[in-house]
Amino acid sequence: MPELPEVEMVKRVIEPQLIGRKIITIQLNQESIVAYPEIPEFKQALLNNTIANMNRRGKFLEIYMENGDKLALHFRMTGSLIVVPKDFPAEKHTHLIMVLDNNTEVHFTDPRRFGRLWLLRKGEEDTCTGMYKLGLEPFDKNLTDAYLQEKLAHRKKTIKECLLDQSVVAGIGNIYSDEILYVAKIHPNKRACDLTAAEWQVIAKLIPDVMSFFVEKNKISREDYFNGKGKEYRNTPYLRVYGHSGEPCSFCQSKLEKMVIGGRSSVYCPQCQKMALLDSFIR
DNA sequence: CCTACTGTTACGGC
DNA sequence: AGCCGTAACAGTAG
Repeated sequence: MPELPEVEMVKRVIEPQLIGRKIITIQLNQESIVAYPEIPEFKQALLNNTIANMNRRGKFLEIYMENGDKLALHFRMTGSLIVVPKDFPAEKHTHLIMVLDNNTEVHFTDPRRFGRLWLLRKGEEDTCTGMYKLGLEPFDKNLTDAYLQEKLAHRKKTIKECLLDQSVVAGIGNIYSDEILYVAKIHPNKRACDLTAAEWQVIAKLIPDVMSFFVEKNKISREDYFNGKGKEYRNTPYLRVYGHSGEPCSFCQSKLEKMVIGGRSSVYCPQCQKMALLDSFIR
């Protein structure tokens, strides 16, 4: 359930189902998903605790308890979170079940088991989740071309890798970095230090534009979310490059190409997202 | 059978 | 120190 729009979708569907609910049973089937603290303390802190509200930060979800404790989650590649009726048959790879006080249960499911949970006690400093090193939210007013240039304009790393850097902007992953660069008409393999001022401006504008577009497209009802087992993506019909390698570009009909950048597959239009001649010569 | 995969971290080498 | 590339995590889908 990976990037910001999907995590935001989960938050919006689940939060109203959790607020004010007391956790009356904890069933941890796979202890390795708990990153912090030790298992007994993790369980004990959650048990009989009441959920106050939820928050999304980057690709993390936070569940705040009324006593100030906080459960943090990251879905990594294949995690999902869903509220189901009590004793509803769990999906395969369901690692945590929290039974609530209204005959419902929260299920955390993750086939690949890359997802992680952390429990921070009230006032405890966060040195473990990775949330503390996140950069700005895509919708933050401070996310300007000046901010991006200050953070990135000196770097030789590709712009694609820079957009994936959670310590600069939080929540962009492999799908949406490709979508952003496609609409910006910037080659994903261009070095950050070779971007022009105009290109930084375009990127600063498109990060919030593209991310809010996909948050909108991902809107889903509680019923549809439940029926899709918390894994349905509403936005996929709107992706213009990700998953479309070999298909015609929607701007110019050229064939979209795929290349590996920073170990991640990247789809782009070789016609619309040209590198400056000098850039391609250097690389 | 083989490859690829929405994410992040740890490691060795420079 | 910082940066880079790779492996690791582990299962499923095509």
